[in-house]
Amino acid sequence: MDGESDSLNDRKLPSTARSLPIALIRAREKVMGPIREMLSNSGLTEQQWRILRVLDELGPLDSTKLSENASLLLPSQTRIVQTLLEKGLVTRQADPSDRRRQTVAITPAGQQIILDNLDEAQRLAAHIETVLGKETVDRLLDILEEFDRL
Amino acid sequence: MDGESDSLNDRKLPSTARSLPIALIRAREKVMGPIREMLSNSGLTEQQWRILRVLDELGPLDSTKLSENASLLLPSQTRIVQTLLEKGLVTRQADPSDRRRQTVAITPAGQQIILDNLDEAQRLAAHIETVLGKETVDRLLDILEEFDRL
DNA sequence: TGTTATTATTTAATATGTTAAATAATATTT
DNA sequence: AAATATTATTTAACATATTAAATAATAACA
Repeated sequence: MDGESDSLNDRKLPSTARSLPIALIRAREKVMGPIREMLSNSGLTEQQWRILRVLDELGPLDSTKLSENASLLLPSQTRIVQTLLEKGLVTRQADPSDRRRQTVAITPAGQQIILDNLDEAQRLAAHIETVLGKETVDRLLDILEEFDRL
Repeated sequence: MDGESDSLNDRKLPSTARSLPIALIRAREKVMGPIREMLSNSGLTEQQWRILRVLDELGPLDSTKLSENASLLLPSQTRIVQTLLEKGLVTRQADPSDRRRQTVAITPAGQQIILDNLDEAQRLAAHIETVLGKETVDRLLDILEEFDRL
């Protein structure tokens, strides 16, 4: 009857199909699916893999810098590092000059796991560039970097 | 001595700084931070908000379609819908024509919460477009949609 | 130097993510 | 129609995410 019957919907948010948070999550799922499958063969989770990769690339790091580079929150990282310690893939020791700091390093066994998955990981990255095009992927990474300005 | 001393690193993956999964996670964090802050005032998590938004936009849905649109896995969604039920923000009932299916719908109280956060959510979305530029955000959403082809 | 403030990390509590197994209803097959 | 297979959802178990509080070491300061 009156024009107010669905007034709750008059002012709308962007449709969920064009929602940035949801779109980012969906894309991430698409990328992670095959990576998780690969890692399950090594008994690793995605986050464990991320920690190993960062330590292999940057060398030993204290917990804070590790968490920044692996995009993990410290409470999560604490547990994940603990399981990596039990698996013998990383070491952890207090920094002698500031014993609050914990220095985490990858072990040779950890490096070996990276080696074991290197080919497949490269293949997966290449597949994405094949389907989407290298320019598109580069442009995407450039745009995502700009989010630091928010 | 020999050229093989660091041969473990000869074949490299893309640097973690240009890693698609990590870049997607970081961008998502940047977007979600202020949204989480907004939602905490309503006592909602990001996922609860997503379910309410999808139901408000698309109307009552069975669990599978809801999970597709909210990008949630069914086991997570089951729990989240349960808490939304307890809060009185959604209803759930078996589909009469196929009692395996559960139809979930938003309640007026749920719609009210969307209304309560509408202005702020729009403001946050606008802020992102101001900083990054509307064209950039649109291009990003276009690229992210292409991940469905993977 | 003893007290207080700050910093780095961990612990705790609750919510969600992920995979596999269980459940329950419908569809298929013989 | 009874047995079997398939489908939709939930339950279970473990891992991670998030926020707040606790811990422990260092820094700052009266």
